[in-house]
Amino acid sequence: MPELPEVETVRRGLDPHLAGARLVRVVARRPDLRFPLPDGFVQRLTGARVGSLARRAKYILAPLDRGDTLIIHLGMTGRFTIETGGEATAPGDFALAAPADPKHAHVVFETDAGTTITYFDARRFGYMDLIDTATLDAHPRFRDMGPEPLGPDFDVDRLARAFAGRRQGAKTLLLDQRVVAGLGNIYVCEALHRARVSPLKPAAEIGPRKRAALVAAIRDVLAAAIAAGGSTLRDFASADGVMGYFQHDFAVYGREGEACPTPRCRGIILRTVQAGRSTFHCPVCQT
DNA sequence: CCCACGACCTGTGGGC
DNA sequence: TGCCCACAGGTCGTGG
Repeated sequence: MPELPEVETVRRGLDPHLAGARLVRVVARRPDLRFPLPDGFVQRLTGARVGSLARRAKYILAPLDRGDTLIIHLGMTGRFTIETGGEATAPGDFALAAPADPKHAHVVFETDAGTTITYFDARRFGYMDLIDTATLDAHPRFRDMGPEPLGPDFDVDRLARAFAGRRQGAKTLLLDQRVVAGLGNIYVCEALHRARVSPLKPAAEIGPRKRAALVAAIRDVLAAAIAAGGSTLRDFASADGVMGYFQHDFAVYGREGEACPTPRCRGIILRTVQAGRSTFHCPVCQT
């Protein structure tokens, strides 16, 4: 689920419960997620006060008052629940689309406000680490990372340099976090469609107008998704209170065989596979 | 350096 | 209904 907009939504949901709070109890119910939890994970967190949560690409950053920052990557299936004594809620409303299975509750944080925040991750592609805050940007995980797509450093010049001389298809290159940090499979398909750029087109062959359109489309698609609650799957409670979800409306993602939504375009959305992942695009208006 | 592919892990949905 | 296979939103390491 989580690409940049979903991670941002989760960050916003967690921040009111963690920023300024002290962690009074931390439980790691297993020694590893995708990677082993760092040495002394529980001890280094217990008793620490958390600062304002930030985000870099698809990572949530929780700075501690001890010089470390807790970094959290949600992988494919990472999610949180928040219990404040009453009902359990979930930041990023996609997170409770299906009930969280207690057997995948891997890390639990309790704050001095009496709030319990639990990390669930069925596939365990997510991970957490503790990194020295002062040298965070130089850490191997972040050192080579490209600009934030919604920040000032991501612009047409930057994209032109990243695309220069590259034979790789536009889509797989945009998924490279060194080019731009935070795009994932869904929103890259959506941005390419909005910019009318073929995902298969070798990056070096994309002209300046299309590059400019791509920069704008990437920003628009991500900003719109954040505004919509970051949701690919969104909870709602129907009149009888039963939780359910609906699929967010994408222009091309998941729409193989459907009519292209571009006005006056007669194309049919095609599914292909690039670098082992599904690509959806319109072969008529995306060139 | 560039690029593609398999691996990691579990759940789910579609087809038969 | 039940079973099996294909596929899933993300990286990471390897090897051509």
